Amino acid sequence: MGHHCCSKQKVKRGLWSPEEDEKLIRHIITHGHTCWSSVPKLAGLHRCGKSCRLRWINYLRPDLKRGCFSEQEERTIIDLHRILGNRWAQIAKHLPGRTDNEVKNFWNSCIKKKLISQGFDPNTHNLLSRTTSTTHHQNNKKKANNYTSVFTIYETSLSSTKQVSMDMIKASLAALSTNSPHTNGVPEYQRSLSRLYESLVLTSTAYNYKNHVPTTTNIENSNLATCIDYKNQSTSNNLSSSSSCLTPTEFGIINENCMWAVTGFDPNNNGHEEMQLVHEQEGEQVQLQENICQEEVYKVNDHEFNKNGRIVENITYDDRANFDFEFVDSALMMPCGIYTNVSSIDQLAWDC
DNA sequence: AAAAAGCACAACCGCTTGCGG
DNA sequence: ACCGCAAGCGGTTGTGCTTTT
Repeated sequence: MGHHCCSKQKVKRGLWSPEEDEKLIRHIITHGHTCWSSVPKLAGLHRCGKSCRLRWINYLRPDLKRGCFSEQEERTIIDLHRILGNRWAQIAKHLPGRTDNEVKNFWNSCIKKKLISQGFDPNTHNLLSRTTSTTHHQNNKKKANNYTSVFTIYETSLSSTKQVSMDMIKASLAALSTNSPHTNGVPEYQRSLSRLYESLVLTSTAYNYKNHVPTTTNIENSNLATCIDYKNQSTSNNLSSSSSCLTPTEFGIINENCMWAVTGFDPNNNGHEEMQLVHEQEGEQVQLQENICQEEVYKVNDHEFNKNGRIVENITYDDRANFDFEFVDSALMMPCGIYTNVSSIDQLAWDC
């Protein structure tokens, strides 16, 4: 059975001969390919247009690199696959001279097996045991906290870096929201978040969903707006603006050692108000975020709580909450659990 | 040496998307 | 709004080479 586009024609299938390649190359170089369906006839080939197009794109194009993938390319593919999934064409766009087919084959024949052999789920990029625990948790059971993600954050006041776990960030936000004093009418936790936000500006890139498409944005230059609706408080609108009155060197609220002292947060106290991040009621982004929320079980300094617990009962995310910690977490963390060098991802130009 | 298994990669298939009529 | 066509895309299959038994 031939393609639908050429079902009435008698076309050759299977591997291309050097003669056929030669004919196609000569034709494309001379005439271009404004319409692939007309190429076979004009080039004197007994192939369908679709087959010609594929042969050209995947094999004959002069700008193809071919040969083995470099270590850097492999790294890039893993990085991108972690973010994009099986969108081979999108991934290939970031690898000059490589085709989607080539990337796909390389993934299926090499990388996939390598990840599996190292104990990682090639689909989720998580440790296989972590996947299991997540699935487990999705069945309303407690998530094992054997693995966490770690951000390296530059603390400007000390001119040094520090490691901050994803769980710490979440826990701190939750803690701050429950006990947040106000300064000049602005909840302190928002200020803290702003400081965290500014710290991340100094070190890397944030990932910004726009129209449900991940967009790489340097926070510094973005109009990143995060809206956290502190229950019974007026809705905050823009972290950028709220942070503008802050000294950018005040970061330090996310500090594992002093967190409880700073926030006064007691995870066993059930008298706190809930943090609620408002969100738009439609779109897959919301669905994604909700899925993420379903996973959350925080464990900090041996204190454990989750969104269904007494402390934090309802965490969702504003669709304007473009600073998506989960996405940053997802984007930055390599299968080995160590954060990748963000610079490679900085280069990405997402196609929206 | 020969058959079987494994592997890489080229090519195909079918679905989706975009666009013009 | 609908239809048909071309192109794009991702999953799957086919083919030929290499390695193993």
